[in-house]
Amino acid sequence: MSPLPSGLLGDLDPTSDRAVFRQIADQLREAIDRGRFHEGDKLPSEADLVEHYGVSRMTVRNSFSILQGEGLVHAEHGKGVFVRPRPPVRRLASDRFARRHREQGKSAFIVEADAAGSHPQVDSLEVKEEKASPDVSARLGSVRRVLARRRRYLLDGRPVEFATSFLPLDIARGTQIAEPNPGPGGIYARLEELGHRLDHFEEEIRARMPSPAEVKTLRLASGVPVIHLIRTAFDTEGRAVEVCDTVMAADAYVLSYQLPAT
Amino acid sequence: MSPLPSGLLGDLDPTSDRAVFRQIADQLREAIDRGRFHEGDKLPSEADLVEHYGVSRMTVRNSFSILQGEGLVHAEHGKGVFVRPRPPVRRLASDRFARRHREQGKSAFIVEADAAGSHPQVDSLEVKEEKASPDVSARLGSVRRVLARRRRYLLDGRPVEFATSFLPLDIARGTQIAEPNPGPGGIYARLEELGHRLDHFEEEIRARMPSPAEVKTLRLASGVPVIHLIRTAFDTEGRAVEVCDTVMAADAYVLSYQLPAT
DNA sequence: CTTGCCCACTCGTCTATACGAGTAAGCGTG
DNA sequence: CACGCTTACTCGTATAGACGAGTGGGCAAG
Repeated sequence: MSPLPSGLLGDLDPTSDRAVFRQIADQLREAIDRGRFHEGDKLPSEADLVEHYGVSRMTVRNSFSILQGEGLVHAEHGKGVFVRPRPPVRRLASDRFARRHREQGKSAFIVEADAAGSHPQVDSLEVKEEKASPDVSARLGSVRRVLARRRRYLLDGRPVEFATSFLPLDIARGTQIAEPNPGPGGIYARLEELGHRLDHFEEEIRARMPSPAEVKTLRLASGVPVIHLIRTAFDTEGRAVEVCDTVMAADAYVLSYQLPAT
Repeated sequence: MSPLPSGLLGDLDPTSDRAVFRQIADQLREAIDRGRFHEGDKLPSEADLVEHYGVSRMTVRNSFSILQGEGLVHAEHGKGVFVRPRPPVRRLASDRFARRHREQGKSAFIVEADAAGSHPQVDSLEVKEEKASPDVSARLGSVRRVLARRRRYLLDGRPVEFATSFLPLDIARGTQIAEPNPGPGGIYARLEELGHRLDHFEEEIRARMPSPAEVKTLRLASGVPVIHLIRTAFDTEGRAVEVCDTVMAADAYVLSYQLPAT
């Protein structure tokens, strides 16, 4: 156990009102912000800090748990505590559903990720008919049962997004939309072929901490929120033809929109 | 110390791999989800749970800290641990900058909040010239110095949003935009009067955990992320005339956008 | 009745200790 | 050389105890 390089971290202020574990967290946070530790770097171990500050181990662990809650660091059992690297982000532009992007055979996700040089994957595809939740039913205009298409998206092996599309049965049943592979251009291309010419989309965006199930599905580190996006697609007759419920790892996404000044 | 109503919470499973404090957190979370505790309700005290489960106090506190991290509950010193109430949310529609909303004398925030029956406030207004950050400079097209307008928005006394507008000095200096009160219709109305007819806006949206400074400014409970929105306003000549950097309490907002299907 | 104190209950902070379990490197054996 | 064991270091879980500080109700003194 080598001693900490002096000057890396300061001393405690016993006269301060601020709790000891907060002071330690402050010093570590500042050291990270100042670049004394870089992304992926290992922080001093709990034992190092116990010795450096002369406090008990639980106090040091409390400090780490603050930084974890802020999403700044993450602990790896048996290895240490590390500065959390910022993963590459996926930019979602507001023209991502433009008709011109629907020409190729592959899904938008695959095409875009390939272009960005990452390795895309789609898994846990599930297509089934089910009862519409009250929210989905309200958005689709009081339908009772829907076709649900669930899938998870991964970039370079890391899950980044979990999405479910809901479609009214009278539109989707028996069509290629109800097949695991909806064909070139995805379900939006199929909807248009079925006569539902798309007019516009509505997107609702929230951010919140993930549920335990979402932590598992997206393998989220602690201190990483999710972006919850609910998109409704409307055809030219004003009918809602699809609701897509998407939960994204917030550290992997930047959403981008263009608004007219009207 | 009255005993816990039996049946409210279950027992521990000693054979489970799941850590005891996680099992306790699971049971509390489930009880909340099932509506056994409602928004604002007080959960059993630490002492109650220590007795009920026969574990030490730190174990119970660990359970609470999980739920706090999930934004489900919050602790009040001397009172207890409570189910966190969901505050009313503010909906931001994508037409919120339409010219027709710029007619009245009051700011969009005030008008909208009044209509919703809440009490709006704007404070910590600061207007000053300063050096542009690299990011702002890049967005505004390599300007060195900018006019910065900072303000905080509150609803019914609760801070919900902190925003800073940056404008190139050659546009804003010496105009009413540089005054604390920019006049009816806000700075967008002034920009148009100055000949910068607005064409469109670009918005970038991220979600992340707040910095300690943001926790303080927005009085955020633990387990509440922030939505970070960066908007750039472009005039009809394609010039970026304003960058607005906004940090919102994520539990107080739903963003809503309309996209054309193109 | 009012005021002020005390006390019980609550969460916040901190110490000290113990054992478990994942990781990685070194070392010895086959 | 390859394999498996040991060992040291890491974080994870849990216990038991102590004192501090905010809150609110009850009780006693004025």
